[in-house]
Amino acid sequence: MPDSDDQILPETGVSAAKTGTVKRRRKSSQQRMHDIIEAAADHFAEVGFGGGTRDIAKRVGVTQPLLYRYFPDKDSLIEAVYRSVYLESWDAEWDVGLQDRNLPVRTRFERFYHAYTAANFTPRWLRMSYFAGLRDAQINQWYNHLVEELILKQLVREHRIELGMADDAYVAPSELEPAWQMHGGLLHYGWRRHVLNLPASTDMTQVIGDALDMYFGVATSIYTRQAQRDADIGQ
Amino acid sequence: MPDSDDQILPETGVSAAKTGTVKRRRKSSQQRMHDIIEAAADHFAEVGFGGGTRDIAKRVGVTQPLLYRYFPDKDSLIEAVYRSVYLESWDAEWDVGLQDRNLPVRTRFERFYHAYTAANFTPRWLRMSYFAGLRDAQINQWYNHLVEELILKQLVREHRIELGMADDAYVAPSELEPAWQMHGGLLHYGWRRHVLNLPASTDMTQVIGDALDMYFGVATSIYTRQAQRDADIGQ
DNA sequence: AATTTTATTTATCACTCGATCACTTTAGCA
DNA sequence: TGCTAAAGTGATCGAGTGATAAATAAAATT
Repeated sequence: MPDSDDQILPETGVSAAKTGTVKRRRKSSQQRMHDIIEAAADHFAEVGFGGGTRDIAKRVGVTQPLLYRYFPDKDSLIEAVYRSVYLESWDAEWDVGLQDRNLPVRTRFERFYHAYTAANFTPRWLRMSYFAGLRDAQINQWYNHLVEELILKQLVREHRIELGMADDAYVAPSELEPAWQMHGGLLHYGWRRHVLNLPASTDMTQVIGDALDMYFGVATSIYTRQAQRDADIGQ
Repeated sequence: MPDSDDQILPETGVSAAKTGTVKRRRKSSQQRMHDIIEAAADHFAEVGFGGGTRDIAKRVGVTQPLLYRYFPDKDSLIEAVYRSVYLESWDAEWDVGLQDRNLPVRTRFERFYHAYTAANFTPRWLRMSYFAGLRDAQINQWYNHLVEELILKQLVREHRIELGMADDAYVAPSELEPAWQMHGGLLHYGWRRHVLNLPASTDMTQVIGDALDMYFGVATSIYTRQAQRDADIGQ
């Protein structure tokens, strides 16, 4: 028996209930595909990847078998959701800003983290990320690699340059770890705020400011410590 | 049809396959209960709370309906798992160590975090925590409150005292946030290491040391900043 | 206007899930 | 030893799952 009480509402055109006959509007394949991925992302972010395909279809306003015209199976849909969410999560302009040596490193990264958290610290993105990490470490490993390359190593390199140290592309793990400590601390703020729904007791400007203060407070000695180690080995 | 190919092996006593008849050893209600919770914790930590009761029963070596003699439904089992995991995760002795003013605050918290991470930074505990937070924010909110009261506020209070500042029991949100930043950074290390399975590039001693350095580097100015705000309001 | 194409639905299948009940087997006690 | 309470099993139910195939309806093409 079809869901009788809970009528599916296809996005009817303006001339919908004129005659009582429900006119079904079709969407282009591209548009529908996009809608499905979007609905799936929302749903998976809420309940995890165990969420049902029927619920997703209901969000879109179509029947469940239609999903299988766009994706061969559920795993493919999940993969498409991954791709969509992660592609949207990185703004190419951020790269530029991080390398703008007209501004102090501190200012650059303060601005960057404002933009980064404003864009990504949402229940949807955060929950999805954690669900994804728990379900399949690989996808999240890949994203962590991206963070490491695009943000954290940049931070170390640009900061070293600003301090007048030798411009070395290589960033040692022991130098990366404090950067991760800062980044991870911010992420955990997102977890508390948007996953655990704890109230915001401090505004984002101060949270980011403190996190950067904590990093820059130790960074210099970290670099020199590592440089000393390198020198010891070199000798 | 009962699982024919995949025979369930009840933990047979020593006199097991003597006659060919499988002798089933019984366990005390308490012991069995404990085994079930343990198996459930392992299983839920691996696949999430959507994990099947049949898989849990298989881990224990019993049939699935037996679980329902010990728990009225799956939610009750999950609750028991919560309780078990979280009770095991806090060692009462840690409280004592944190308040031992014979040692510098820095030393106390360094030792504490070594013990804390050694006990809790396991795939099981970490995965369970994140699964729990995503499934039901409440339980994790409660645990976060515990962390805040038992660890982070202690850190601020004891540090302020060591610095010779006024002994005030109240810890402002803006003072707590940097402590969370440190704690969250460590937690995210656990996430990367034991959930994402990224290799350990740095040893725990240095990770904890750096995290504490980062905190203590800014802590003093945070306290005075807050004290100044309080004074401004008081006037 | 007729025809082809394709987005969409209806109906359904095989399977897994949590949960229940009647039955069997073991352990402890009289 | 025999009886009883309780531990444990086997069979099964109803609801939900991902997935498939055939039928239908709207758009595109001719």
